[in-house]
Order: sequence, then C-alpha cells, then structure tokens
Amino acid sequence: MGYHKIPNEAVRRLPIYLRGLLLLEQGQQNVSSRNLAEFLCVNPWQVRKDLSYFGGFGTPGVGYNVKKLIKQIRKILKLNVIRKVALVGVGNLGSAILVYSGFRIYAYEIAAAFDTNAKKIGRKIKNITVEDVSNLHTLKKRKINLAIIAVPQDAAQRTADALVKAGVKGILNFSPCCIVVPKKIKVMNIDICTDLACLAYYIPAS
Amino acid sequence: MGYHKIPNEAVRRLPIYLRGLLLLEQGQQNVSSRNLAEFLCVNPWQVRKDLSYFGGFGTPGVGYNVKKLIKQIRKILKLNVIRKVALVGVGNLGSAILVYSGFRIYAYEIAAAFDTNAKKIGRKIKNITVEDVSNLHTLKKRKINLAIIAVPQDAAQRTADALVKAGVKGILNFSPCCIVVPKKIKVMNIDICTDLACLAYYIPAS
DNA sequence: GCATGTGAAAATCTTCACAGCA
DNA sequence: TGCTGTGAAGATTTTCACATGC
Repeated sequence: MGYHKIPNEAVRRLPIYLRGLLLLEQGQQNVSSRNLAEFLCVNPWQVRKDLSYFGGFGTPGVGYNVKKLIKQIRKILKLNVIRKVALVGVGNLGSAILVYSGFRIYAYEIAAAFDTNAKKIGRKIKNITVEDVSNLHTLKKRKINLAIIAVPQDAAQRTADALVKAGVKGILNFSPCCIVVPKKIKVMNIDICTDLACLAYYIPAS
Repeated sequence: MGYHKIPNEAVRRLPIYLRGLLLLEQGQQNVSSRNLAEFLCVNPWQVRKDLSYFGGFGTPGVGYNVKKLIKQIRKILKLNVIRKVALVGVGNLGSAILVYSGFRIYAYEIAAAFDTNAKKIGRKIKNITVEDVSNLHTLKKRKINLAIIAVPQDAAQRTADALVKAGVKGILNFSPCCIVVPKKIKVMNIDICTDLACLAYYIPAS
C-alpha cells in the first residue's frame, strides 16, 4: 500500500465487514474475500481493496483469519474500548434508539439520555434515567464525547451547540436538517425520510 | 443539458432541496441557488448542477420560482400522488417509524402495518391496525407497492420474499443485513448502526 | 493451484469558471 | 449587474487484471 488517502466509503464499509465476520466467527477460522463478500452481498475485490488500505491482513492462498481480522477492524474503528454515547431527545425515534441492541456489537453503549419534556425526565428506560438537557454540561466530566441527536428539527442546532460546549467530539444527527459545528467536530447525518423519498423515483410507472 | 446519466447522489439530494423549498415557500416567491444552498448547508453549484440534470428550472438573474420548483421536484420524484407504504415489523423501530411524521411532506403515507407477534396484531396505532404478516399477499389488491422492512435480521429475507411475491416494487430496509430480490425491485438500505460505528474513527485520540 | 494485494483503467461524482441571458 | 446552466477539469471511488506469496 502506498500513501493513499483512504476513501470515506471504505471506512463506512468496515462496520459491515465486521458484522459479517462476527457472524462467521463461530463457524470457521479463515475466510476468503470471496466468501465474506458473498455473505454480505458485495464484491470480493472491494473487500480486498478496502482492507488493503489499512494494511495486509490476509494470507495469499488462505484468506483472512476471522478472529484476527475482527480485532484489526475494531482497532481501526477504535472500537476496542467501550464508547459511551449520549442520546438527546427521547421521543419516538430516540426511545427506539435507546432500546435498540444493534449498537452493542460495535461496543457502543448509550450511557445517558436527555430530554426537555418534564414528563420524561426522571423516567428510567433500560437502566438509563432521562435527564434534563440542562445537565448536558456534565458530559465532559462523565467522559462521554459522542452523542446522538434525535430532537425535533427546530431544536437541532441548539442541541448541537450545547453538545459542542459540553466537549462532544462526534455527533450522529437524526434530525432532518443540517447542523453547524466547528470543523473539528465530526457530524454524520441520517435522514430516514430521504431514502424513502427517492424510492418512487426508481420505480417504473406501472 | 446533454444526455448525461443522472448521478444517484443527485437524486438523493432532491428530497433535501424539496424540504428546504417547502420551508421557504411561505416567505418568498423566488430563491437563488445561493440562498437555498446556504439554507441547506450545501454548495450553490451543486444545487444548480443537480437541478440542471433534470432541466432548466431557473431564470438567469432571478433564481428559481419556489412553488414551481417544488412542483417540478415532486414530479421528478413521483411524489405528486400519495404513495402508500406498508410497514413490516412493529417493534421499537417500526413503531417509531409508524408514528413519525416526517414522511408526510413527501406524500408518503404508511397505510398498513404487519407483525408476527400475536400480542401486537389487532392493535391500533395511529389509525393503522396491525395485521398478521400472512396478510401480506393482500397488498397487491390494496395498491400498495412500497414497503419498509423493520424486522429482526433473521426475518429480513423471508419478509423481502413475501413482499416481492405480494407485488411490492420498492423496499426500504432497516434490517442490518442485505436482502436478495429480483433486479427489478429497488431496495434502499438504512443501517442506523453503521454510521455510529464510523464516528469514533474520525475522532482523534484525546 | 489458490487467494491476497495493488497499480492502472474505468466510472462516477464534485468543483470550477464562465458564457449567456434577464 | 446578478444568476443560471454547462462543458471541462479535478477528485474520488470502483472495477479490473495480474504479479506475488503461500
């Protein structure tokens, strides 16, 4: 590998590979790019290329050692320690995220939840007691530097500002709008509606 | 505009433009690519380029007529009629989707919900009565040809097969796995976890 | 022989600069 | 003057073919 810049898209695929590998972990010691790709509905050369950006993890003629590759990907994605995440907004979507177990395999743990609604504050969901958003400033002390925004659109920027002030370094934004933060802060946006809104485009009129 | 192939990414941005335009609709008659872009945190030339793939909707020196552009984008995305969608899986995520109102602006309406859990079947959420998945075959008769999959991973493929059999033409898949369908069927995948799992990668060790 | 890793080609997408029109 | 629409340049990503190592 030369000194390529690593494509963002390659990074985004690593968690998918990781999930596949975890499912294969029990069954087999080694996996070829072909096997893994087939399992995940992607191309073998894409798997190889993506992994090669980070270093040669495989053995020609054999494939990749499953356990070793899992460890490597975890290291690349910095998932080798448990990552605490704060959730802001315990509405429908927020609640669903809070109880969702899919994050676990990536060693993410929702460690705090915040809302403005007095009725929700104090309620306990999955061992997490919902706190008032005015408590956000405590995140730094609690060593939580990642957050999920699941508040209504008009509260999104305000929430982002508070999070940045609280020392948060990465934000996953479910609100259907952009949020402006200092360049150092990494934001990833998920807009549930956007993809649905594109679906009809691809469907021929019947 | 020549006969370019339209970038997928451009299509995916149209719903975002549409949302911005709907917010601007009340306030102003015309909008320049610069205004709209600023509002949405994107680049003006990207807005212009994207729109130009579909035809010249603007007036040099003036900008775009907001109402007219809304109409145009709706037409492109085939959102000018109400699109009925079926939801399969009324768990935490499914329920959140069911009550989520963000789809409305895109003229999508969740018109049916399905689950396997006997406790959930018959329950009414937001005017939708949850049905047994064995009823999926009725979708064709009901003219529902889009579906959202929000079932656990191990049920995803089975669900997809049933949906295809029921005549569904487009699927939004929230299950964290790939589903295999005939080429004619359009699938869009949203994996909530993947983006979160990438977040730490971008955050410098502190 | 078999599967990885990688340079190079191809495809795709983004950015730019500016001609042309209101 | 101001803003669109677009060809061309630039950047990024995907695909391929095959040299290399087990």
